[in-house]
Amino acid sequence: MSRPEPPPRALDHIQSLPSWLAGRVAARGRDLVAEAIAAEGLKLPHHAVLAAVADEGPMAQADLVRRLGFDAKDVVLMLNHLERQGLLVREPDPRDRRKNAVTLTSMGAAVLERCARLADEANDRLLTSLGPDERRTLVSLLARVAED
Amino acid sequence: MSRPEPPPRALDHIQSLPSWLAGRVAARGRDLVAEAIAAEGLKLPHHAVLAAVADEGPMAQADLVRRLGFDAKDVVLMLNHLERQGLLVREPDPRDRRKNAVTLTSMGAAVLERCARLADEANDRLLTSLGPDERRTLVSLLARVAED
DNA sequence: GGGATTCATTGGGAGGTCCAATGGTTTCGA
DNA sequence: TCGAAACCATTGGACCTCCCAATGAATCCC
Repeated sequence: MSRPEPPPRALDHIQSLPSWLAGRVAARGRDLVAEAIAAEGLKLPHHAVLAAVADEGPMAQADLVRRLGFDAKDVVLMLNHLERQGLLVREPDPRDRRKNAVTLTSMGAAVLERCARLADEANDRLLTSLGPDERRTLVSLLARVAED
Repeated sequence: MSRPEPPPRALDHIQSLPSWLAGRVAARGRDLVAEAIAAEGLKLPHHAVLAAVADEGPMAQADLVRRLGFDAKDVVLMLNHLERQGLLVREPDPRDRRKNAVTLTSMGAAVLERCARLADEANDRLLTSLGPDERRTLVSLLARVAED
């Protein structure tokens, strides 16, 4: 007779939930991208800050806070770092002396471009086990779940 | 004439990467499940510990560490918490006095069952915008990416 | 003109993840 | 058989991320 073998199932069940799987994929993707752009001296949120500044020209730090949803304190620290690296500059805004006008330098633009490529390559590595159609499907489904 | 409007594209590009989208979905799923099982006084890793103990009977803490990939220190703290709540017990293993035999209590089994249901419901809320087929597709794709 | 709001900055706290060291115990080979 | 090596649970602490509160300067709006 076979034993009942009731079920080692509770943990398997948790680990097959969408929330758990998404967490695993996100952690792996995070690590891959972080490792890739570390070659340019950036961490993930720094990359996002650089991209936002590149897109929306000279902008105040409060605009960055709103656009990215980051904490104001952390934005200050990241800008300190990025400014020390020469990737952007903070200048007083003559129209509103409370604000700093944050602008990308040409060096910042170059680093951003290289980081974009590195991040793409890291995502390719993340999805190696999926074909092109499957990748598009995954991105589409994730986007719909994420946008709620 | 239309302006050139070169591109506010760098940030959009980052935020449409699979790694970014998975991060958003994972964060939302994490919050939903965490909020759900908080009703039972558990956090996410505590839930996993409870499930592992339920599955693999009386087990040593080192086995939990290996099975879950958690840090030994954190397992100690979680077990302290779970034992204080009466959800499991630590007893000396007579076969190896270095080990603690960790066993679920009936109260722990009951809490685990309720948490499993709560976690399922939270995942349903996470995926409200997807149909049944799409949910299966998403889980399948995530599982393949996660298992590498 | 003056109160409320916004801005950048600073300080600090909560939670999660990880590594190192300790004392007690077992294992296994010389 | 006995001693070195490995394993066990526990403790302490470092680091990072995310979040909130308070400050002083500047602006807005009534």
